[in-house]
Amino acid sequence: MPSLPHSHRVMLDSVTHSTFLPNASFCDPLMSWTDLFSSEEYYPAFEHQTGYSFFNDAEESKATIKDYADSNCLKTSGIKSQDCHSHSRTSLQSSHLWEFVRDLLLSPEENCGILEWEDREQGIFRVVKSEALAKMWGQRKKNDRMTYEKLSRALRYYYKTGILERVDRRLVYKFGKNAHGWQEDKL
DNA sequence: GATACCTTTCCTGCTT
DNA sequence: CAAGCAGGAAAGGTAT
Repeated sequence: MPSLPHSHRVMLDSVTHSTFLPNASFCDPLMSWTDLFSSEEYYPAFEHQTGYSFFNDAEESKATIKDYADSNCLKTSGIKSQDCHSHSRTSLQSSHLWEFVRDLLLSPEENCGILEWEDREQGIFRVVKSEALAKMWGQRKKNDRMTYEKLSRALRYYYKTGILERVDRRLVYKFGKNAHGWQEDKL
C-alpha cells in the first residue's frame, strides 16, 4: 500500500496551514478521496484477515439509510476533489486526529455536515454525524474497526495536553490553547 | 534496541 | 433503552 513519508506530511501540513484560504483550490494529484475508496476496494483481503468487514451480512442488515447517505456523501466528495475545488490535501495529510478534525471543519466541501462550528470565534464545534466521522477517521488510518466510542477516547486525551478543552455538552468540543490553525483570522 | 508520542482497544461506571 | 462521557490500563504503531 502506498504511504507518504511522515516528514513529507508534516512539511506539507505546515505549508498548507499558513496558506489556507477560503478560495484556495488545491488539486492533489497524488491522493484523493476516490483513491482512498478505490484502495479499499483493491485490498479486500484486509477485511478477511481481521475477520471484520464493512459489508458482511450482519453489517448489511444493520445498515441504515443514513449510512448509505453518508457513504454517498463521501464518494461525492471524491468527485469534488477531482474538480480541484476542495481542501482535500489538508484533510488527507494531517497525521494527528485533532488536525484531521480541524481540517475537516475547514473543508465544508468534504465535511458533508459531519462536523459543524458551534462558535467559530471560540473554536467550539459539534460532531453532527459521529458514526460517519469515525468511519472517515478509520479510512485515514486504514482501520475499519474504528468507532466513535474509540475516537472520542482519543479526543479526551487531548484535554490533558490543551489541544482540546472540555465542553459539557454532548458531542461538543472546543479547541484549546495548544491547538493551532483553526482560527479564521490566522489562516 | 530503547524510548517517546499518539493513539487504539477494552472496560467499568455514570449521565443524558 | 441507546448513545455519550470519564478515565484507567495496557497494547500497538511509528518515528527518532
